[in-house]
Amino acid sequence: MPELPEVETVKNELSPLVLGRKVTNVTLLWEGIVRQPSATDFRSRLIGQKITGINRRGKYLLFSLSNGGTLIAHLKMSGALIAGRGNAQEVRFARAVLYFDDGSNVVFRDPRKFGRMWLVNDASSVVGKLGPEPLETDFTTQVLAQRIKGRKAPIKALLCDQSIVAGVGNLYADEALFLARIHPLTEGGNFFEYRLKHLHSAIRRVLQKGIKNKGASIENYVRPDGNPGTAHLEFLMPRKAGEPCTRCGTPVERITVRGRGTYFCPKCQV
DNA sequence: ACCACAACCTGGCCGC
DNA sequence: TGCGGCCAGGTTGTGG
Repeated sequence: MPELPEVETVKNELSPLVLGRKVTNVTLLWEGIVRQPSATDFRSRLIGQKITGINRRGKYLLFSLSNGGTLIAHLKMSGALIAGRGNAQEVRFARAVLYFDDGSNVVFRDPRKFGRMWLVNDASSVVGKLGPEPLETDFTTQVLAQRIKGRKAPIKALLCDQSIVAGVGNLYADEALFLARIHPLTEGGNFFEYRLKHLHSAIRRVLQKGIKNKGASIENYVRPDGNPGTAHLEFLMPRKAGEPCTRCGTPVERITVRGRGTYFCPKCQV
């Protein structure tokens, strides 16, 4: 399921293919993928626009358009953007296709229909409430401390809260907590400073490692060229109860935090 | 303000 | 082999 490293990889690998390209046609095979505006307006306003920039904010992809607007895409759990040529509509689970002036296209593939797109004049109407970017230099231990201060929810839930820090999801939250040796149910606002420092650096390290490995390919995530990433092969925390902890060998446990499968080592994480 | 949980979806896995 | 039930999780909306 695409989190920050996966979306960053999509951005990086899509950039050279679509930057400067003009949209010549848009096919919506499932109109529900368009969140805003109407499907009809989405098509008519997007066709003819040139892609002038690609950015990522949290787990959102933002395509700047020549008219000043922004095309925003969120892959949610099972989405992928796949670049190609020719019979794009035959791609299994294709929900939308963007055609470009050089004969190429990008398919929004999404088996579970959770993914969404927006076409807006002001991107902040969609991404405005996101917390800081964890890999930017302004995301400091102090910023993290300030944002979780006084919070009673389990730290795992807070890490997955996009308004506290943008881009961390279920998998990388588990990885970061394991690296920082913090139990996922630890009360969020109840940290000693040195533990917060560990957590802060762990968040950045697991995300950077994820990007280096071009994302984790579990569920349906693939890169724009159709190939998987390799980050899941280097996950420190096995995503199966009873598997040995990669650090101490103790069988890892699975609990549910906020309805999400959460894996941790009962010996390493306290 | 904060917290918790259901709903949205459907392919794939598990057990019978 | 086939079938039914259930699991996966990012975000939104609702209710406490």
